Amino acid sequence: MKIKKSRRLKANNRERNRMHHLNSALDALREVLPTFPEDAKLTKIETLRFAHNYIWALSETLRLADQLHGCTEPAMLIQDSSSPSTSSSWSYSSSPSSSCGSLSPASPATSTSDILDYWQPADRHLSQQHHLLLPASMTFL
DNA sequence: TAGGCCATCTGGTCCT
DNA sequence: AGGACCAGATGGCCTA
Repeated sequence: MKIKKSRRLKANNRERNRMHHLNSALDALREVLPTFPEDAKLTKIETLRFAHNYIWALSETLRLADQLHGCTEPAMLIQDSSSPSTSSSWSYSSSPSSSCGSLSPASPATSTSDILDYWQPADRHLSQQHHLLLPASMTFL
């Protein structure tokens, strides 16, 4: 019985450490995600969903950069968090006078319906728009 | 006060 | 056998 208990306590310790490592990784992920306000702390689920979306936005920007070849306007992908995260909630923004404004990004959504759900606007911290602003140097690689 | 988020404990399962 | 991983249960804290 005593052995069983000490084994359980050891297991508890390992589990605690494992979760701490998981949380550290989540914190590291939070640090590289742009939030507004900057000190707003995303919950775990928000962090994962936003990271998923953010990665999509970055890769989408690279794709647009390829299409735009030669365009010199800065590019900005904007997510309107006041609406569900479907393709219509994302827009590609650039100067009105530019020919770069006519393209629309593909949706981050795939065939699975749960992926349509990455970003829930009910969020406490990020009530307005999230601007994923990419520097021109990066946009036109 | 209800609901959301979180940390921790726990037992089960899988892997080495 | 022991460790890693996972999911359910529980209780504390915070906010609307």
